[in-house]
Amino acid sequence: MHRNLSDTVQDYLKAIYGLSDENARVSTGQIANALMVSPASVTDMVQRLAAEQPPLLDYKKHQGVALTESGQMAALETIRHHRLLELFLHEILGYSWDQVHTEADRLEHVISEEFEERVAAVLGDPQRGLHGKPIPSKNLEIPDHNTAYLHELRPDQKGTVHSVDDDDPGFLRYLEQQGLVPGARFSVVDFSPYDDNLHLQIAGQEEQIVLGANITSQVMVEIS
Amino acid sequence: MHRNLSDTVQDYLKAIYGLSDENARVSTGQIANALMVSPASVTDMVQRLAAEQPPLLDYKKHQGVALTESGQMAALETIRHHRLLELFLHEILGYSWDQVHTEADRLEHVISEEFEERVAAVLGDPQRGLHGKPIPSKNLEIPDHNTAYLHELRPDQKGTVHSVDDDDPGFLRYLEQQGLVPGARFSVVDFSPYDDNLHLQIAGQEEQIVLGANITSQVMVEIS
DNA sequence: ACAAAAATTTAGAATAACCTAAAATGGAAT
DNA sequence: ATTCCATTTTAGGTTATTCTAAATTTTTGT
Repeated sequence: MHRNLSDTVQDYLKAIYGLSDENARVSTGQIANALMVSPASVTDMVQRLAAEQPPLLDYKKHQGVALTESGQMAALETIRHHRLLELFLHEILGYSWDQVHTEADRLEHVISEEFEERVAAVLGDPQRGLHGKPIPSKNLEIPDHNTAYLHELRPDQKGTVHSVDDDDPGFLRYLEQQGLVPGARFSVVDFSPYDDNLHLQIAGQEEQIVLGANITSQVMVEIS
Repeated sequence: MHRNLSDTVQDYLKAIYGLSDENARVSTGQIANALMVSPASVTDMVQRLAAEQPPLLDYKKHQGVALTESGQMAALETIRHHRLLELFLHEILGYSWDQVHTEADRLEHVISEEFEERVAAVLGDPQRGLHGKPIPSKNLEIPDHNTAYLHELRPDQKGTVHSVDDDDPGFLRYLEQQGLVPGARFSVVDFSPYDDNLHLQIAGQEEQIVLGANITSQVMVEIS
């Protein structure tokens, strides 16, 4: 079942998982971009991962890759580690929500099952991470969550912030400052075409805020 | 000051530090043994570490190695991580004292300064590890401790257990069962020549215990 | 449909860490 | 003093991961 995958392999699988929105195949270029390595390195690696027994990836030349069942399980295991660790760093060690990602990115590869279980227990077996994303369960199932990107909403729709991407500290500090944190309730007040800005009224806040597409396309919401 | 040393390099430095009892030089064979790698690999590595700028080791062919100032600082940094982590795993996550070593051995290489400082703070800046060994301070100084090996003691001497080696879970469980844990007060009741057994009376325990040299040479005590 | 541009793959090479087998060295024992 | 043995070093090779540069394939724009 779980072979010993190197840190690097785990990073590839995690990146591919994150990139494959809606069961689409992921191109080597996208992966190279996400991992900041050359496209040639990616081609090399994905060929090796597709040749593993059992294969971790499904790969066909010039057509990108998709995770196999095994590959997805491995990715989810790493993601579970990552999200548990982020919560742990915040709750137990007092890290701020923009600091946790970098530390978790290194720790996720080295903690044991024992550590994972003890942390999960200390945190009360959480279903959601610090930034709202679902935490895969011990047997690697992801709780259902029907969400949309904030940028899909239009005036008069209301919703709750579900989750945000965790990897850019500056972006996270900005969101927090704007009050756009998981759980925040809001309604869409206005939409500006051409620049795709959304004007939001966040529950409990005086001022409306205006957000560009770069931001609204990185925030997941539950429509209500 | 602190370059990025690989996990492997950190392990070499830590091993050399542990082996260089009393400022003696350490042979490549001893290192190979401790790290479970071939002697040839060690020669290779120590030559590279001695060639670093500044050098981490002082090495002369066929005469073993000694840590330089830089090398020692790097070793102490890793040891500080290790001992803080062991305590942390026990105190916060409930690991038993024989379980902590293996986990700490992996984590010690990846935690940040931030993590180190937060853990130290949560633990109240401890001076001693779970197994009694001193924890190097933030600026890598080791508190004085004048200790002897238990096997040097003879009948009628009294002492307190100072510290024990942390790397063999079975050994640790045995010591705990015998009541031979850091802080335990005892007096030496008898000494058997030829087999070097020591008979101890541990404060607060009914029965005396008898320990062979394999054990008494791995336990550090303060004589009182 | 076809040339130009973009993306991807192949080829060849580097680095860190390890190995085995062979050669060299140094200390111990006659 | 010389041989022998244990230890150490050198030589040559492997694997994982990365790179650059060149070759190939796909996509796009007319």
